[in-house]
Amino acid sequence: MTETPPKRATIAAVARRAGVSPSAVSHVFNGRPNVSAATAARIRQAADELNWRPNYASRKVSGRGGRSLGLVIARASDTFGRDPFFMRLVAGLTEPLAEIGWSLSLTLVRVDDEARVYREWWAEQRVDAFLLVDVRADDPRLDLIGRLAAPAVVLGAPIDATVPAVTVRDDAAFEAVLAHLAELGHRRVARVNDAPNLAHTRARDARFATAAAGHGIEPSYAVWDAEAEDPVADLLGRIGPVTAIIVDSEVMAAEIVAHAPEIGVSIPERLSVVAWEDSWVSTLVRPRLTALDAPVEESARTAVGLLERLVRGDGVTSQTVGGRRLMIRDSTSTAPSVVHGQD
Amino acid sequence: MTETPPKRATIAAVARRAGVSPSAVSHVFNGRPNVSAATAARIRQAADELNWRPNYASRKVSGRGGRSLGLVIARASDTFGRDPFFMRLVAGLTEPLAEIGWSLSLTLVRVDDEARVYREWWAEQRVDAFLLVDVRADDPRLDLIGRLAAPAVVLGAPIDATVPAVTVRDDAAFEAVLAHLAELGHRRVARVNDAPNLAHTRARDARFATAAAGHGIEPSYAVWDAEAEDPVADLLGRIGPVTAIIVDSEVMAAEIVAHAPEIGVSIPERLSVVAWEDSWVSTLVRPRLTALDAPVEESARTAVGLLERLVRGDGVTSQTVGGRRLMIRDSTSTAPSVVHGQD
DNA sequence: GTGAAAGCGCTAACAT
DNA sequence: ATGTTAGCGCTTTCAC
Repeated sequence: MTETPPKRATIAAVARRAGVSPSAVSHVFNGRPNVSAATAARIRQAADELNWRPNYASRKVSGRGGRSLGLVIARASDTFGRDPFFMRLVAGLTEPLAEIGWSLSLTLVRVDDEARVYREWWAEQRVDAFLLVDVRADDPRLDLIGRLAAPAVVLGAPIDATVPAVTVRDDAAFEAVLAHLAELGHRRVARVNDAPNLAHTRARDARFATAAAGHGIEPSYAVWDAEAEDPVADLLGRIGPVTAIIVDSEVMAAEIVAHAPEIGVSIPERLSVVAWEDSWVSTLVRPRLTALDAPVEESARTAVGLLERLVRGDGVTSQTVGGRRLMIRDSTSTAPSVVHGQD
Repeated sequence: MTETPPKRATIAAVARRAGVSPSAVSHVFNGRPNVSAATAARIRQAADELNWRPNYASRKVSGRGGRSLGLVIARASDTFGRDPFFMRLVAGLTEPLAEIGWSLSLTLVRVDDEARVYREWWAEQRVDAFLLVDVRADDPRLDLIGRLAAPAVVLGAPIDATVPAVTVRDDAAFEAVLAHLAELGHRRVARVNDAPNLAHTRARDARFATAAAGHGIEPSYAVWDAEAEDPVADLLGRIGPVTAIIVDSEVMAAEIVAHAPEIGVSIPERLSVVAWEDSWVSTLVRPRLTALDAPVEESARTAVGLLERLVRGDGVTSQTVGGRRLMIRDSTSTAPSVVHGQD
């Protein structure tokens, strides 16, 4: 299997072949200007012929900071697997990273292993920066990152002083959703989420309350219990006399929409459903989900931009990216008058 | 932002602190036996106090082969994003990799960039092995990998002489599906796939034909055209007088099941649908999909095992992993007698 | 059982 | 514009 001794060319070999010194080769491959065009060309050709590229590891050892982004996801593999968001994220990260010659190191961990992995990856210098997702309230990672002095950016959580963040503008979104629902006659709306400990949850709750007030809507809150025997029935049994719900993920919303009719709640006739994320899943179920699309790709690109400046030592500040778009589909309609008359 | 000069400890610092030489430290961290238990303990403690771990890059430079697996996926980000298989794969890879101290480098590329990325990652020694997925018929990567002499294993494609593969046993699965369908009275069944150029497609077609013959079922074939204005209508218009279809992915199947009734084909009354993959998507649509679950996690673990032996230079042979399980749900039922009487 | 020293492939001063 | 040289942090003979 390993018949050919996999001896890979070295910079010395390339130099020899091009009739120059190793440093000349190095200069060329690091865009330094002190090499004549002619020699540069010879060098590049020699490198091509030998199929040589600067060894990534050696490069790192000799000072030139590496190019690897660490993404450590602390989710059980099933909740990870059910969330199309991560696919969008990985896909969105991939292109801007490739543009700057970085690669992505990805892993899944249990929460109690999280800190260890961050430490190890950083100590071993496997990665040169981190992207933090699923930031929880009082997330210990913020502190950890600070102590490690590792470059990092937070994705999708409220801005924190120590670690720059990329967030999606939410306010207009709530405004749009509640305007839509108010127009349809809804007066009682619940917001349901499945991760009450995530950092953005409180902020969203607050914005929801504000926007609701502006439209004469009475807000309420409910938490999705994935452990329940029948999570949808469980939830529906707890949300009270609302005529619409805003659900924090489109997958949850899809489950609700698919299952609710089977337990006597027709959608959207009895209950309107809005999903706070959008993906191909939204149009897979019937009725198709009215959903808010988030600019995941743009967030990813912005994050990579921040990261790059961060490792270069440039000053960097948190950024927010373009708003969400409300995709009105079939899971929302006029409020049932029965309940409507209740307020 | 970078207030603390991020000077990380070196092996020398650890050695000094433990009152030994650098090589002693190295020995301890490489499990070499020539260090007394007492000194080893002191060394480990010193390392802990300094939060030191052997620098990954330096280690690689000094010969000790690295620990990074490259996964290069040549799909448009939307088809990547819609396929829960990849999430399962990544999740399944993550744990066995962590166990042997490897990390996963993941990227998405356009097909025409594929070869370049493999070459670069290998030449730069960013990765130390590759996992090949979505292997196409006459896939140029097999040849490329051979020329690079890079350790690699193929996932989910027929066994090739040069690169060891992990495949899922399929034969029993077709047998099970066709038995199920035959029992329900189906005599004409179509297999539909969306990637006719994938290496496993032909093999599956063949097995399908064999199994069908064994059950007196007339097999036919159709290709899903994602570019069509209405792919479901398009497909249904082309499949001919079949009463059941076996669809190569559960996402495609889900779309069919969701959309078919809207264009006058009720499922399963008029058409039974079997999905050749399973995931949470299968139970999201109504009717829930009868589907074949594949042991993705087991495949991933097996692949990692092969890889590890491969980089160690051990001999390695292709392996097949446990069969698929047929999850009978609601998208299959008795064949409509109208069409049934046709054969 | 422990340490000295050479070397891995590259980059970066510093000559020339 | 090009070459020389000294590291980078680690592993690994090979002495002690």
